[in-house]
Amino acid sequence: MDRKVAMPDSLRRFKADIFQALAHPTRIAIIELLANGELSAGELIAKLGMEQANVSQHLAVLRTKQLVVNRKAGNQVFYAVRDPIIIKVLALMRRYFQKNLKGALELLNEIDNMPADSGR
Amino acid sequence: MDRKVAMPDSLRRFKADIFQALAHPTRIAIIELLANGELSAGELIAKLGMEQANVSQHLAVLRTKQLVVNRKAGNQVFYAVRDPIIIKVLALMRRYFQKNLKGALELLNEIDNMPADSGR
DNA sequence: ATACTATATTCGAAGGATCGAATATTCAAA
DNA sequence: TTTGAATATTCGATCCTTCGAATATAGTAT
Repeated sequence: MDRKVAMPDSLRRFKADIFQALAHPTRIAIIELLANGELSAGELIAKLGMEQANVSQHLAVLRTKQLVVNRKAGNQVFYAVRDPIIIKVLALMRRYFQKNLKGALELLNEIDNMPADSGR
Repeated sequence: MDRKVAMPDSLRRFKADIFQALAHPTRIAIIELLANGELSAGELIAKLGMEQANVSQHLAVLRTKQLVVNRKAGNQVFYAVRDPIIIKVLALMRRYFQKNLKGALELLNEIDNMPADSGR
């Protein structure tokens, strides 16, 4: 009785770390952009339409957590998703979103516009 | 050229939010404990061996992001995972961990013991 | 009503994440 | 070897998260 949970904490910390790496809209966008093959940092920056430094920082996070690998080619650095399982995870999340679309949208609105009552 | 990424940002924010909810070892432990069916908050607290308030706070996060549902029964509150897809996501993560065990352990060690220079 | 058990919420401190600005590095081309 | 392009890193401000302690709420039993 009171048998503690089985998996060692280090493993859970590992998983949490991966989720943490995915827990930002920009980093999700990066992974999704890389789902069809590698892209250079510059291409990512262009497609995301964000600050160079900021994208580079997010790439650093993904690199550190080893979700992406990079390959230097002359002036440029090409990024790719390291393991397709991560893409499968995102695909599952897409299904989750579709299934729970209704509640999800409500959730988004609550989070987004926090004014008491605007339109509608 | 320079065609921005397709998915609206709100969807990516939604996904990021879910990952954020999973981005903590305790919350992963909770979901894994709930994988086989509902448990009361008290049972979760006992199995986790953590502060009552802390577990309750983590449950609040999971509730807010709608990853779990709860059912009141007299004195107690029973929690359950709302959509089995989330359990599948964790299962995929388990596979990911097994596949990348080697690098994962190194990563854990690096993060854990950050001594300036022991071996080498 | 009072007391007890189960759970949730609030608070404040400490640490972690994110951003743009500025700067550094690296490679290639002139 | 200077210049320029592509990418990375550092810095500091601001915000978000997490924790335990304390407190609140809700249900049950006396």
